[in-house]
Amino acid sequence: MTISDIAKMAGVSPAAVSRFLNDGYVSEEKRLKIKEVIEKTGYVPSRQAQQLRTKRTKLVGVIIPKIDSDSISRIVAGISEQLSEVGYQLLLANTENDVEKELEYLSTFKQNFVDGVILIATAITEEHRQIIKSLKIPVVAIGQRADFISSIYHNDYGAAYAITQKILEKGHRNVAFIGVPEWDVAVGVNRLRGFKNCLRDNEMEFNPDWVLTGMFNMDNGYENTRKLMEMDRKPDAIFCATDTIAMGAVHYLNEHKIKIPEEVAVCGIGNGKTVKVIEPPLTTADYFYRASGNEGAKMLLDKIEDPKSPVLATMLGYEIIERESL
Amino acid sequence: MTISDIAKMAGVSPAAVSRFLNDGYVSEEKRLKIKEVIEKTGYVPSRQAQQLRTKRTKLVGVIIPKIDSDSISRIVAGISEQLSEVGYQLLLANTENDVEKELEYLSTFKQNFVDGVILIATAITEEHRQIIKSLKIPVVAIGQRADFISSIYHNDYGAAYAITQKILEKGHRNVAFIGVPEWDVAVGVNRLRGFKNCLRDNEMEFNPDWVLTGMFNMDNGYENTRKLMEMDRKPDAIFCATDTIAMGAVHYLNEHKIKIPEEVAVCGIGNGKTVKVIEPPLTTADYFYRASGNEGAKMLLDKIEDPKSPVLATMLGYEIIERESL
DNA sequence: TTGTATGCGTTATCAG
DNA sequence: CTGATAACGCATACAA
Repeated sequence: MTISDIAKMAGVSPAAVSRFLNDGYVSEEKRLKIKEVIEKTGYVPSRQAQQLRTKRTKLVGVIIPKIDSDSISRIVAGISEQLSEVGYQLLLANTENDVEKELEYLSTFKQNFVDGVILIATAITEEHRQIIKSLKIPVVAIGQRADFISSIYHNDYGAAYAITQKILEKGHRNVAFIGVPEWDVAVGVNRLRGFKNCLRDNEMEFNPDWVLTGMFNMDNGYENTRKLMEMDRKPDAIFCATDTIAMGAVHYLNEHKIKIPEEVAVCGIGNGKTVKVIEPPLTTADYFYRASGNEGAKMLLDKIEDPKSPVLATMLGYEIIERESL
Repeated sequence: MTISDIAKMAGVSPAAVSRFLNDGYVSEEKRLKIKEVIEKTGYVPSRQAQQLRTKRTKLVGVIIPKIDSDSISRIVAGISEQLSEVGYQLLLANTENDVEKELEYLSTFKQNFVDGVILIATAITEEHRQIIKSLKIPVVAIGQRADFISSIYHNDYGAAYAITQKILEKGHRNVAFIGVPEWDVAVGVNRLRGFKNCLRDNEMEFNPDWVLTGMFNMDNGYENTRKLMEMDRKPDAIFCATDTIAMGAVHYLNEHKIKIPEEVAVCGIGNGKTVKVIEPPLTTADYFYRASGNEGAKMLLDKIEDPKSPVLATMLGYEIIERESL
């Protein structure tokens, strides 16, 4: 069933049908006839042919570091929501935290095979910059700030600062930090900076031995908490850079019957949906991930509409969620 | 940069280049020349044009009920792993538990816009059957058994039976069940049946008041546990049909200082990655979700290769994971 | 407002 | 083994 078949059946030219489907520049009379035939036959245009002609796929590639993450699934939900409203679909590429794969997928998308890319990256390196520059389609980053492409990111510094402030207000004086490596600027650098600066502004001691790093998983929290608890001088509060890490910390402390928050307080960032049901429920910061997905998608859509629209960098706020772990 | 450009530069016909790219039926001499030009130019064929010609998109649609689920993300990871190995890509459609949307997406995929569909459904209704029958592309179901399409599902009955047996072995005599509605055959019917039959086989009392249902979320576990604990006669163990539900149950019990498992034991199914870090760690059944994604993808790929290969129904096993909640 | 003709970039056919 | 050439299904410039 092609456009010509429909045209024949409706007694018009293929061009008329095409116009009917697109700009709608057809006389009322023919419009009715065409509409009728299309409805009767259930005709639906070939997307492939359209793509070949228009060079548009109505597909957006979304590159994510892992799929089994609370924050990422919320971002993706936000993107999906926004895209489906305007008939776009979403192609998911899971890199499993592998930078090579990330670059690879970015290249795959090079062949204007998708109309745009949303990159939920853990780092944006020089290599990323190179590849992205070579792409002919717009790219938007979520979660990390970038200067050469539009990005939507979170107030990592502010949230970390605010949480640290809360910790101090509760009377804790020996605060440790479990984070991630510095190649992740948002989490590894900015959150740590918020932590440090808050300590400094409160004229508190900053103990470098109490800053530990690892990966984005519970093991990191578990293992580094163990290290902290085995030190001669132990902290009385642990600020974890992500909720997942905090889950690991809480796990260790519970396992070793160390009372939270009496002996050691724990905080995270992200407000994942499981952190409110653990014992004790975790104090954390909500990041409005769904909204960042929404915004990111809108940004990309704008960029697709008008490729030379200016580069934007939007920062989203946060909200401190106080629970019993602090 | 088109295939003709390459042909011109290599001094051969476009057909030769096409053959080089596909079946490789080219003389050694030209092969070298073509290869050189392609490498030099970084040429990559237009996927759209290929699709128009071959009617194949190398895309697989994956319909999921929700994205922020541990089990589903593991299944998707398994699918993704398998597909990317053979150059296929995956199009994710999130239905957010909306049957209408599920049907809608199924229809979207009708226009051979993807080469196949993997349906991770919570229910397969008559309506599903209708639409799927009308599709010209293969469909594979994961998580639910279906007779008219290939499916890969879990031993829900067996796992539920085995867990119930464990509960009884631990000396619990008053076992409640928190599940989901019956329209989900795998979870709502089979797991409940495993539970019931195990009680019967052990000549234990089955109390219908202790069988409650709700949705696939923590609230279900929380609220129904509350109901159970407010009854005159309370159970001393709760078997939750999913880990997520169990998380809610544990949350309620902890909140009300009801000791697990001394006063009330709790079990789930699924072995989500968070259930081992809650307090106490949850006894559950592992379902090899990643493997089911793997298998499902393989099945679909086979079906795409040979559309008239027989309908398969594969059941995957389970493994009981004993932790402190029982 | 309408229809005709052309081309998008491939792959498949078929004669050489 | 090779190269013209004809589709694939659509959108658009252009002529009417």
